[in-house]
Amino acid sequence: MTAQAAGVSVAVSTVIFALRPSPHDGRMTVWLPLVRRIREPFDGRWALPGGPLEADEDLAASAARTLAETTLLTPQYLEQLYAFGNTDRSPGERVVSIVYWALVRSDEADVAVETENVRWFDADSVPELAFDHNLIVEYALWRLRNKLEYSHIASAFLGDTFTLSELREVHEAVLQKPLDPANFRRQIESSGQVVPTEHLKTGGRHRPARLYRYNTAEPDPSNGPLGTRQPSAPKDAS
Amino acid sequence: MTAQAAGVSVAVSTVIFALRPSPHDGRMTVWLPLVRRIREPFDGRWALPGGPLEADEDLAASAARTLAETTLLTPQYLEQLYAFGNTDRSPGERVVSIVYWALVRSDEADVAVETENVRWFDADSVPELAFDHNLIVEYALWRLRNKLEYSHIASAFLGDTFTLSELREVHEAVLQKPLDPANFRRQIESSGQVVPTEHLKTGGRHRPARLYRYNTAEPDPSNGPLGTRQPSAPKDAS
DNA sequence: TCAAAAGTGTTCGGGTTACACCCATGC
DNA sequence: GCATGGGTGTAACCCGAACACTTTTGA
Repeated sequence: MTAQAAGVSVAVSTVIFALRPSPHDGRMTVWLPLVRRIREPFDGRWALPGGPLEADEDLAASAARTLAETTLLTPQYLEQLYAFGNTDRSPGERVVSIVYWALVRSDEADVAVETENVRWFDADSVPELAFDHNLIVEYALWRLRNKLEYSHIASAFLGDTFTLSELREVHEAVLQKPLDPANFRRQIESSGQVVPTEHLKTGGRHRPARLYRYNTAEPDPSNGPLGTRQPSAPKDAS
Repeated sequence: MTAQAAGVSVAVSTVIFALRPSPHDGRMTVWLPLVRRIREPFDGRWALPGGPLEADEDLAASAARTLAETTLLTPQYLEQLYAFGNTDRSPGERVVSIVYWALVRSDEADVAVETENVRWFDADSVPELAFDHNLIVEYALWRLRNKLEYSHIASAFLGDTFTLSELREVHEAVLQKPLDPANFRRQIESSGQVVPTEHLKTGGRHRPARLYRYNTAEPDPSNGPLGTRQPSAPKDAS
């Protein structure tokens, strides 16, 4: 912990989203894990997982590392959210936080153990957090809901294959409103974002549903020239 | 500048956009000012204006300051673009660059003097730049063109009042395609982004055009909970 | 046979696009 | 008058919302 006298230190934090059933009505809602701070400032407060940026690791790699260290999760999707660097955001020190946001599959989120210092919170009712983390969570949630409507990120909450009902359930959980199954089907199918597989999902007390797969041939243009940075994929910045 | 041994240093750079007539056909196109580096690494190469982040200034303030110091410009619009922090982006040192993008009025861009070390370039044909700045410019240009279609930023290129033809000219210059005057008028008017004034603009050899004003009552929702950060009042940088 | 979800068809209305047409000014 | 851009009208088209309807399974 070599404090850089009179300098600016850099930290990387991540807002991790997963879908979990609400304890009340059982409907799927957006949740995120927070960690309890164990030192000043804001000792005892809940905060986003993160830590100082190591000199020899990329930003996204730092996000993936600190995220895994505290929550044992490996995200399906990881993207930079924003850099927060106001002078007054951390009492007594100057910290610029590069914040990422991540999506993890629901089944993996269940594996993530809750401890004394790690707990899942409903994204729409988080307590008062350390630093400016409430604003960060709010912004990340806005980006998630916004980006869901023009991108493919919904499939990051699911496994390799999924039914259109499962995909629709993700959209409904994130957007917090019911969607017409018929129109949703046509929108998704015509977008080319997913492609049907040979298999069906049976077991429900109804007609089996076709399983779809994420279409890797149709790239996500939503990040422009930057593409979508994956956690550990080494890349060149040509 | 004392190098922080084994640490990560933070810099702030800005991609500044203005519309200028092309020297060839006279049509308006997107231009940006670059500064020539006068030390290693990349000595002699063109680069984005910027500099190290001071410990007592906010990120946007740093962007506005370094931008003014090198180009004498004061932007109408300033927004964070992205944080670039790959380990290999600057040879020999670890620099995280918080990059902003800015829009300046065309008439103000004309005031900006060109010197031996400051020059305007057509945004679509910049030379090979220092660091990863080519990627940054490409991304900023993508954001500009993208955001023009769902935001009000076009008026940042113009003065307080403007005709719809002038506003359309901005859109055409940025998007590089002609727009139907009739449909453009209706789209803009129905969006509530601008509001008509009492005044007309005469002088052309045709019917006078009504002057419009940016509608401050209709806030731009395009940045969500963060709002649009304006270059905060110049806190004395000594 | 029935319930429930999968999947298809069809109508309706708002918004965009293309383009014809009139208006007001300078020369 | 005439050229030029300002400004209005309108029909065609596209796309999403709403919803009726058929299909296929488990029980």
